[in-house]
Amino acid sequence: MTPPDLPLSPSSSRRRAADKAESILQGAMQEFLAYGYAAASMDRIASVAGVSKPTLYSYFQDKEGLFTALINYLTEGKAEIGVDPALFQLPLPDGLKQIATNVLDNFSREKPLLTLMRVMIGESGRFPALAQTFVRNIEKPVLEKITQLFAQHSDSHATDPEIMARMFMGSIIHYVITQEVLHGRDLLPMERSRYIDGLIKAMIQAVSQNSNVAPEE
Amino acid sequence: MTPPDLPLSPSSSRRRAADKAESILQGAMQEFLAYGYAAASMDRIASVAGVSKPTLYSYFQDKEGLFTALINYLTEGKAEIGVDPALFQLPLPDGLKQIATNVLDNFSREKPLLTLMRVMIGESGRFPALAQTFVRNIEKPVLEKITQLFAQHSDSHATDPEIMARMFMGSIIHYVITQEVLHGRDLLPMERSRYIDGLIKAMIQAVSQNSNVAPEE
DNA sequence: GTCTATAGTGCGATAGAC
DNA sequence: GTCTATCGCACTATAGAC
Repeated sequence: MTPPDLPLSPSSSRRRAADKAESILQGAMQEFLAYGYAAASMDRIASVAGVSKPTLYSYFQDKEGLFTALINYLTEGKAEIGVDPALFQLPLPDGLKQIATNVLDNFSREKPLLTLMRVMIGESGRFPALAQTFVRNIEKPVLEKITQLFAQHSDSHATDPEIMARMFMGSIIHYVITQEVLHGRDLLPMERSRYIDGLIKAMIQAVSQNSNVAPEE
Repeated sequence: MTPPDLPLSPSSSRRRAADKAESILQGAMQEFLAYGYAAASMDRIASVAGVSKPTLYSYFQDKEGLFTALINYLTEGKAEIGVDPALFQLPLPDGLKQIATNVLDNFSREKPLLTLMRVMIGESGRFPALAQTFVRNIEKPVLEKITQLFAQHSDSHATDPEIMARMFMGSIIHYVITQEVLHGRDLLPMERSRYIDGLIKAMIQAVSQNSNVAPEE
C-alpha cells in the first residue's frame, strides 16, 4: 500500500488532525453564516479551509453532519454571554444595565452572533434539534442567570422572577431583531441608550412593590 | 431589487390572469415557507401551481422577483394582526390581554405566520429590503397601536409609551421565538396563561406611578 | 470524476375568445 | 378564421454533493 501523503498545500509540515478539524469548522462558519445552510457550498468550505474534499469528508460525514458539528462548536461554552458573576454584587439597576449593554454589544451589527441567530431561526424548521441546542446552550443559561438576579433582589413573592427575566431578555432580543436583524433602524428609530434606560426604569418599577424604588440616578 | 411585479396583460383568455398569478403565489408560499429561499424549486412551484414553467416566468421575472412578490403579498394588509380598534374602549389590562392572546394565536404552532417569521429572519441578511417590508407592514403598525394604547392610559410623563410598547411586544415575540420557533417548550417550560398574566401584571405595575393600580380581576 | 438537480429559455402545438 | 395565453418538452449551462 502506498503511503497516502498528499502535500497539496505545502506551506509547512503536516498539520495535526485537530488543526484540520479546526480550520474546516472555521471555513464552515464563514460559509454557513454567510449563505445559510442550503446555499452553502462544501467546495468553498474545503477551499477556504485549505483541505481537499476527500479530507473534509473524512472528518465530517456529510453536509448535515458538518452543520451540526458547527452549531455545537459555536454554542458550547458560550453560556456566559453578557452575564458575569460580579453582577450579583451590584444594585439591581446597575446589574441590569450591565447585562443589557453586554448583550447588545454581543449582538451588534454584523457580528457572528447576529448572523448565527439569523441562521438558527431560519433553519429551525428543518433542524429542530439544533435549534434546541441553541436554546439549551445560549438562551437557557442567560435566562437562568437573570432569573437569579431578579429573585435575589425581589422583595417578596409579588413578582415572578422567571417572568421578569423573560420580559427583560425578550425586550432586549426583540430590540436586536427589529433594529439589527431586520434592518429596522430607520423605520422604527429608537436610540439604544434611551431604550436601555427606559427598560430598566420600567423593570425596577415593576418589581418594586408598594414601596418606592431604590434611588437610581 | 426589482420593483413589485404586476400581472402582464389586462384582459381575458382561457382563464383569468389573476387566477394564475394567485395560484403561482400560493404555490410559491408553500414552497418558500417550507424550504426557504435557496432550497425552493421553481419547478415544484410551477407544478404545485398547475402552470408550466414558461407561464410562471411570464408572470414573474425570476426567482428573486417571485420571492419579493410573495413577501409583499403576504405582508400587505396584515397590519391589524391582534389589534382591533375596540381595544381602546377597554381598561388597559383587558386590552393588553386581548392583544397578547391574539398575537400568540396568530403565531401558534406551525401557522404560516410562524414560518414566515422564520424565513424573513433567515433571509434578512440577503434580502434586507424584504426584511424592512416585513417590519413596515407588520411590526410597525402593531407597535404603533400598542404605543397609542399605553399613551392613552398613561397617567403622566413617567413612563414612555413607546418603550412600554416595545417591552410588551418584545416579551411576547421572544416568548414565541423560544417556545415555538426554536422548539424550546420542553427546555424552558412556561405556561402561556401564566406568562400572559404575569407580563400584564408587571406592565401595569410599571405604568402606575405612585398610586395603586386599577382593579383588575 | 459522476450523477443529479436547478434556473431559465426556445419552440411547436393547442385551445379557447373574438 | 385570427389572437394569444398557455402547455409540454427539450435544451443549455451551471453547480453541488459526495
